[in-house]
This record gives sequence, C-alpha cells and structure tokens, in this order.
Amino acid sequence: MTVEQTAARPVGRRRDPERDAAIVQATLDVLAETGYEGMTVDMVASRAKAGKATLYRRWPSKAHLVVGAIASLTETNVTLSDVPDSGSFTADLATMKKASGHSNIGLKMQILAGLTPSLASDPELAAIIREQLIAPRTTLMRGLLLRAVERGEIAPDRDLDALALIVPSMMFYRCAVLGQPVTLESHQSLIDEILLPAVGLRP
Amino acid sequence: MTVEQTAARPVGRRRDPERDAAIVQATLDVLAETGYEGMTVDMVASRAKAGKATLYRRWPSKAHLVVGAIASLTETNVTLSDVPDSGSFTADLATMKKASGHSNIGLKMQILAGLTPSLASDPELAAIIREQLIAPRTTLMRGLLLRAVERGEIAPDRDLDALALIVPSMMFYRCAVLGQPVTLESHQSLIDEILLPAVGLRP
DNA sequence: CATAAGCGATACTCGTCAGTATCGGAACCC
DNA sequence: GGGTTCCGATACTGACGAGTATCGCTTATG
Repeated sequence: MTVEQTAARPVGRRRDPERDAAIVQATLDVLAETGYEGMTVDMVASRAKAGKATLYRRWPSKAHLVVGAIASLTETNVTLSDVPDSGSFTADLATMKKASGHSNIGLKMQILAGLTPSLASDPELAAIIREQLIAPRTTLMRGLLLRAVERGEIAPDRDLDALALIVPSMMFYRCAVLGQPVTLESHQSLIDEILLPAVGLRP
Repeated sequence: MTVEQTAARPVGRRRDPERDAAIVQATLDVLAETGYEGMTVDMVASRAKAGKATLYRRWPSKAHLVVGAIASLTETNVTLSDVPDSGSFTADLATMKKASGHSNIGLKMQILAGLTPSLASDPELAAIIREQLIAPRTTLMRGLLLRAVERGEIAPDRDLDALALIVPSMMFYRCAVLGQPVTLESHQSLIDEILLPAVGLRP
C-alpha cells in the first residue's frame, strides 16, 4: 500500500525448516506402513510431533503433502553421467549400486506398493510418480544396457526396454505381492540369477 | 422347539442363485476399477442391480464379499496335471497358456493391483490371496521348469524359484506401476524376450 | 513493549461409508 | 389364502477423516 516492498520482508516468528524435514520423514514412514488411502493427516502430524495447522500452512492438501514428500525422495537420483564407463556391464552395475543411496530401497518399494491403487485412479499422481521415481531408474538401466550392446557384450537385437524392467519388476513383486523384504542382498541375487543370464552373460 | 427337523426345510421364497453370480461379477469389476479401499458396497449393489440387504444376507461384511469374489476366480486354476509333458519347455508353456482361461489375465492383474496395500495391512486377506491366487500359478511354473531341468533343457544349478517369478512379476509391474494393459500378446512377449533367454533357451 | 507470525494442541464442521432397519411387492409352501 | 422368506429401494445410524478455527504460547521485528 504505502510504497515499494522490494523483497519479501518477513515479520514475526519465522518458519522452522526443521519441521519440514520432520513432517516429510513422518509422511514417508506412514505412507510405507499404511499406503495412501490408509494414511491420515493426523497420523503424520502426531508422528512428526506437529500440529495439523503446521502441515496445512505448508501444503494445501493431503495429496500435495504426499507428492512433496515423494519429490524429496528423488533428489538423490543417479543418472548415467554418475556411472562412468567401467569397461564391463557387471562392473557398471556395481558402480550404479554404490552411487545409489544404497540405503532405503526397501522403503521406496513399500511406498510404491502403498500408492498402487491410487496410481490407477489419479492420473496426476501417476504422472509424477512415473516421471520422478520410475523413469530415471529405468532410463539409467537402459543406458547401461546400451553401453553393453556397444561393447559387444549383449546381442544387438535384444529388447533393452524389457530387459531394463526385470530387476525393478521383480523387486516390486517381491515386496508388494509376496510381502517379503527387499534388501541389497535380494537385489544382487536378482542381478546374478536373472538379469545377467537374461542378457546372455554369466556372473 | 417342537420336535426334530432332520433336514433344513426351506420355507418361503428361495434365494436366487443368479443374484450371487451378478454380485460376484460386479464385485470383481468394481475391485479392478477402484481397488479395495475405493470400492464401496453401494457401488457393487447398484452395479449388480441389487439391494444392499441382498448382499448382506449372503456375505456378512465387505471383506467377506471380496474374499468370496476372489475365491470364485480361482476355480479355474490350472495344475501341473492339466499340462501333459509335451517334450519341450516352450511347448509346455504353450499348453499351459491354452489351458488357462486365456481370458481375464488383465482383470486379475488389475484386481491384484487394487488389493496391494491391503495385503500389507491385512494378514488374513494376504494369506488367502497368496495361497489361492499366487501360489498355484507359481507352483505350476516351477513344475514346468523342473521338467525342463530333468530333460536337460535347463542347467541344474539354476534358481527355479526365482525364474518362476519372472513372468508374473513383470506383468504385475506393467499393470500396477506403468499402467499399461496386460494382454496375451504382452505375456507372450515376456516369455520370448525374457524368460526363455533367462533359462538359456532361444525361441 | 507492541505487533505479527509460527508453533502444538484441540475442538469443530461436513461429507462419506459400513452396516442396519424398513418398506411394498414377489415367490414359495402348506 | 395365510404365513414366511427373498427382492430392490431407500432412509437411517454411527464412526471416521479432511480441512478449518481457535487457544495460549513462543519467536521474531522495530
């Protein structure tokens, strides 16, 4: 009203960025345990020791909160340029595994499993999940496969798109349908027992 | 009270068994479209052109209705004895495909996808689904793989349990995560492009 | 110190849904 | 025809959850 206000001039107590982190982490935890439909905003608030007002001051709805929390998961995505050509497909795979957070692969699978029916009913959520969470991993694997084809390790007529889906598909099925834990060991086992034979390499 | 009533003597109008079929089919349809959490009993009733009282006269709760509808899906399960040894792994696979209903593979995948988060939160439902719907298929595939090992088509040191999961895992991922249709063609493509190379056979 | 905003906590509104009750009518048995 | 049960339809009850409002307190600016 009066005159210019060049920069946003915050008045009063400022938002505590630590609350964001606590709320996002609580959202991911509850999401993994109960799924999207089973998760309530009150669960997240009490898990984060926050008031509901604090949540709704930062995210306008439950859906936005979940999308935001998932977006934070993708910040550590690995791309093809993070995996220097190490001379062989199996060595590239090992490098990729090291470069990936290493950490929360089981958590991600459980979150994805809890989101599944919502993917079919909510196209916006589905688009975000597929672009942010799914596509980067698949693209990376296809890149490694393409390198292996160029090296001559893999026959050039193989369907790289299908091959790139083997490992994520089988980890997801193990978690979502069989209810078995997804660990780094089970991941490695899938690579050795299924992926490498499927592309025509022996470990 | 009075005296014996040796057999159940039905008095009054009898239940219409056709209503059972309509309600079960409506349940499966709604389940595939919306998932367990998104499905309401009113949706099923109106889809089946039935009153809610008719549903609750036959099933005591929404959970029992869903379990019953799924049980009806398993009546056409194929077992190893339905697939005579045809001399080669690929021929056995083709026989199995013919013997299976051929029909509603996409519907089953969508139903399973809509049930996913409930599998993690409801152990009873999970046990029924895994025993009735999942295990029979996996067991059949493992049986065919074992035959192939005995024939010498497949190396004896391969992990048959893991190999048996390739096709269902990748069909489920395609449906539940990627949101792409699961058809007989995509099923065959998985067999030719992934399963056969993984076991060391070329189509 | 006065004003302004964030904080956790709690109570409230409002729509939705599982399950129940009731209705008029139809099918079945004696 | 009388009694009983099924049928579809509709209204009702009670619980639960998303989103809003408010309270007393704290943290910042000036």
